[in-house]
Amino acid sequence: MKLINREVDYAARALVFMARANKPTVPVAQMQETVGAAGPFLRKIMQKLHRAGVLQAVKGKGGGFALARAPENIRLSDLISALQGPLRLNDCVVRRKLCRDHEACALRRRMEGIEARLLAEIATVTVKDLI
Amino acid sequence: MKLINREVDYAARALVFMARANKPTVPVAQMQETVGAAGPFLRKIMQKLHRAGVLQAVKGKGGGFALARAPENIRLSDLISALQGPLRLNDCVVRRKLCRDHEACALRRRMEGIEARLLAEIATVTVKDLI
DNA sequence: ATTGAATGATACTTTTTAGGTATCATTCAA
DNA sequence: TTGAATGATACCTAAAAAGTATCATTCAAT
Repeated sequence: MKLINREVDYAARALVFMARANKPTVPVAQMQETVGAAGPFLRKIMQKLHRAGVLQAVKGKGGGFALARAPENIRLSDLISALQGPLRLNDCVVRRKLCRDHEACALRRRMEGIEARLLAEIATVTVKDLI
Repeated sequence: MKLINREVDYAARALVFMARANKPTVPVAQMQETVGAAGPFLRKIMQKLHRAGVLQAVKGKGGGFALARAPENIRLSDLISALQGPLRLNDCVVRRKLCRDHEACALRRRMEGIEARLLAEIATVTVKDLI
């Protein structure tokens, strides 16, 4: 698992675009060029963020997406968890129920602390910071 | 790119096994069962670590691999860079020469700082810590 | 009502990467 | 000379990421 995959990258740009647009809603068709993603793909990303509560959505003519909260309250970690699921630095075999020995667990324990601190750092980056 | 993929996981266990074995060299055939990786795959991993200078190798009968340095001087970051190449938290489109806008760069800059601190943390974990 | 612009949901395909195998060459101790 | 070991490398397979396609639903404007 990559920490920041392309979906998150596109999402970050799209949200920055929306924050700047200063309009009640922005349709995907208006952001796709700036974001650099194909329309259908970007739509799928926006839909996931809507389900995760990061965006509001308005259907029908004149509709589009809007930030559900102020830019400073949307964190990079929100995007990552919505689009990539939980962070796992060590895709250790433990989690696959295959690992029986102790070494891997020692590694996992070390990684868990590192992972927690990384997550905390990522939670300090907001959409506002990227504008 | 995962931070710790299976190669690194296997490598960590193999090196711990070697550190414990307390023998001049350990052939792959003797570690594969404990490590839990198939022989040829594990050999390939060991060969990469040898090329990276993490291991010594002795060919021929009675040969095998040995740690090139003391366990406390082999860092998790050594394994990661030998087996996965440079760390990239943000596989940003910038690096693919596709990104032209500023938002992604803001994201990249933020990530670079986080990345550096993560790397520093990973460099504090050594094989000795995992024994 | 009808139309067209928008999202909702979801199935499908393609591309890339990770994971793993196979094979032959080389070295070296017994 | 043999067999146990690594060196190098080509190849294959499986899984995940990235992207496309399609149809349903909603809603403002006419």
